[in-house]
Amino acid sequence: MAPRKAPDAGRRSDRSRRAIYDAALALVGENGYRRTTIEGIAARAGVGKQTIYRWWPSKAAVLMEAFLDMAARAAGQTAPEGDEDADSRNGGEYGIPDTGDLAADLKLVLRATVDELNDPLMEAPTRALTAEGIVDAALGAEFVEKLLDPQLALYVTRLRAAQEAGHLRADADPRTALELLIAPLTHRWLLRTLPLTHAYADTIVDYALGGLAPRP
Amino acid sequence: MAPRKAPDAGRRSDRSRRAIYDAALALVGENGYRRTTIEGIAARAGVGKQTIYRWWPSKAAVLMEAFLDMAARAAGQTAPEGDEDADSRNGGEYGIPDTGDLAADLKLVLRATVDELNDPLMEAPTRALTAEGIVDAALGAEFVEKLLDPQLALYVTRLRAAQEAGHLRADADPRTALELLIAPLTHRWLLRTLPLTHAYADTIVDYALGGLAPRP
Amino acid sequence: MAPRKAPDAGRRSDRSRRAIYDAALALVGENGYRRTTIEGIAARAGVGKQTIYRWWPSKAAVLMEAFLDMAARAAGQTAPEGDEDADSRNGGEYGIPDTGDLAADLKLVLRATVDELNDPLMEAPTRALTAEGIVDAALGAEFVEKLLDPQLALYVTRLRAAQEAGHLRADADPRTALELLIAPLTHRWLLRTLPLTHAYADTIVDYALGGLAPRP
Amino acid sequence: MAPRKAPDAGRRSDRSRRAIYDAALALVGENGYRRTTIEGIAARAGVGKQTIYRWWPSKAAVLMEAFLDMAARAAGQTAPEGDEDADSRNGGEYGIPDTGDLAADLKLVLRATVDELNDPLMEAPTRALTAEGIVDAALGAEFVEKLLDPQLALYVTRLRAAQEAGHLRADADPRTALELLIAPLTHRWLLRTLPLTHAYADTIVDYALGGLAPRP
DNA sequence: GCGTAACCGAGACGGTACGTCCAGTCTTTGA
DNA sequence: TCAAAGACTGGACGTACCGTCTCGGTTACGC
Repeated sequence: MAPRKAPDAGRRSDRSRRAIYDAALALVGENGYRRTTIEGIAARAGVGKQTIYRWWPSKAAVLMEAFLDMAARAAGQTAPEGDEDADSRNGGEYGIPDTGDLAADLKLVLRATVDELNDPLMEAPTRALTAEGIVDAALGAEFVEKLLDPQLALYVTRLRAAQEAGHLRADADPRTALELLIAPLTHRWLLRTLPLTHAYADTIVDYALGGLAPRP
Repeated sequence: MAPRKAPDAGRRSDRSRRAIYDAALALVGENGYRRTTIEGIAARAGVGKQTIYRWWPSKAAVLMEAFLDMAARAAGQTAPEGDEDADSRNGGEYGIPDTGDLAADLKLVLRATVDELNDPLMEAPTRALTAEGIVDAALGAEFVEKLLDPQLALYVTRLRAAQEAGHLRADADPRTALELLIAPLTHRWLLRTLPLTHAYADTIVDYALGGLAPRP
Repeated sequence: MAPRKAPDAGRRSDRSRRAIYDAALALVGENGYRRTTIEGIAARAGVGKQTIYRWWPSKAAVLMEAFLDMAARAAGQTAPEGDEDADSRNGGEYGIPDTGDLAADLKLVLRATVDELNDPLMEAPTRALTAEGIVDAALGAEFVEKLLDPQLALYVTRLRAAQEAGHLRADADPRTALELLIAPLTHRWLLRTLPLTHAYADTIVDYALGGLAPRP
Repeated sequence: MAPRKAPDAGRRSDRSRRAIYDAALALVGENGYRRTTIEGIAARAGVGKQTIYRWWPSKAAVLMEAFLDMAARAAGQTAPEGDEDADSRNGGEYGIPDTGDLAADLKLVLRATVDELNDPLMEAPTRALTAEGIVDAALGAEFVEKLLDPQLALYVTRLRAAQEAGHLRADADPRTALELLIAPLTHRWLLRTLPLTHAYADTIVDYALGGLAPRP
């Protein structure tokens, strides 16, 4: 193996990294992912192309990190101070509320997800990243591990709590249950089959929980 | 506008069209969609580049048609003769069986879907097409209209029959119900979160129908 | 061997070739050879880079052809009509006059050579080409074959005539004699040791012919 | 102007300088001048790039010094001890012998020059340096001043001695005479028109001296 | 003998040009 | 009279070096 000696991360320029994130997100938002080029990102960031190639293996990887950074920052802004580490670890979510009413709590969260997916600012980069991950297994794995799984874990936690409280069948698999809730929203959003609304989110919760309620 | 005279479809060479389909599918299968080029398809098909540009607006459009053609052929092979038109209109499916046992019928069909998604031969082009449609709205619309919707319509038909037979809540929306069944499979397959198995398909049917059964 | 199929010269665009010659000569004249880039030539010529790479193996080769073309055109302009082929074959020279006075004839021609070498318009590309040929043997061979040898052949012809006329020692080798005349001029010009003047040319002729005159 | 303080030559690392010379000569010999890079020299010499940029203005300047150093060392090896300064000042030559037979003495020296030019070890760097000097006037001047002129001066000395001894026409200009001897060899070597042999050197001496002999 | 100022190896940085690949258009040519 | 073949402009790719800068570390001079 010729392991093409890794660059010294200690000397990395933070200024450049930030500028690259900003440029990447801006360009993808403006022109779409396909028309965004590494040369374009470098130019917009005022950075040499090599500085991108030194630290990222692909355009998709740049966007992924930029995206994660954006999420972490967004979280950091609203988070209580001194708790930044926790935020960045779980993708910027703070957990699903537990008011005792599982359906209401899920509707709240899923409606927020609907709004997020419909936010035109997030749409372009999120679609780009997802599509890239569908085709590129390695990138997809990273996407799932760093972005998706942390969010899904919150549902598992909430659903387990519901099971313990007797609001959910004890023999239901939380992971599968979660997919029953999330997948339909993702499906509509990704494939643009039908509009993605709050009402749809509510219906999904109702239908899904119907089959998961404890036996009478 | 200079209305650049449309090509005369009557004179189109069938031989070339077929060769282009074959080359496109073969190359996407071998090298992936990203590394497949129009020049490469033309060369492999023994066709001038212009012959591709004359009839299709993009690489994705070529692949889409090649894909539809493949589906139509696959259907034509097993279909009763003299019924090819009907097949190609519904994506090659012949409808969901109705044995009176809704859960069993759905499991049968969804298990077949799982097998199809796990078929390595279909995987590359299907993923490519889906990913492209996620990013390119026009292509996505075509994908949904020509490939997805015809298949989903079969579920709607079956579910409506179930409602009439009293096996499904009368106030349930079949379209939403269908998404509850299909979306989780699609989710696992597209995002590669967890393995996609027959057992998973069965569980989804059980959980989903649980909430859609008629009230006792 | 993978002989990277040669392009079809019959379809070559004359317009592009000419534009490339012009751009190459202009840029070398303006910025020098080192600062002239293939990208720059392509941009100035309004031509894709690939059109250069398709037809020439290197920047030096482009310049060489541009140079030969310039010489051929310059010759064609002053030459009697209907004789263009002959001109381009001997580098644009029409032969060394033969007035019967060898020394006078040589001085005439060498003074003209001095003027040509001192012409600032020719200087940059000629130096560039020569320097490149010194380092790149293949290019040097082409330079010698296409530009230098045809000119030197004229001297050989004139010197042989002088031998036949008894104005030059019969046992003198014309090729060596020619080098005795030409090399000192080239030496001064290439290495810029001392100024290159008409007087110097005259002196060289006198000194050189002194040793080559027929024995009394 | 910001007079960017000159580096302190007193602290200069001799070890690095030597390593850079060695690396430069080795790389030019192995890969040719064009493919030799400053980064490559630095890497091979185990030296930071800045150490090169601190002390030399260009790749050509490095090679020039390396070349001069090599000449000085080569001279130092065979020179009588305690006389190193004199050697390095005249390019490593010890003067042209004066046996009283001018032609013989010149043939001896020119044959040695032929051998040196044909020495494959010297060839690459010498050609590179010469070619560079042809295009870059400043470097060319340095080349002439430091390498060429000291050697040519030896010829002038010997030729003047010949004049005083009555072996050469009194009105002949030694500088021009020298060029008549040297230039043809240089010409063949630089332009690779014809092979450069001892016989050729002899012929040149004969032809040139023929015209410079004292009038009978 | 002790800062401190310079050199040093190392290598990241903003850039420029390289030579290649392919997109999409236009032109020629042979069947 | 097509369509194959393929040359064309254009532009991004990923690489190689350029010349500058900054980082620790290591001399070696001057106080």
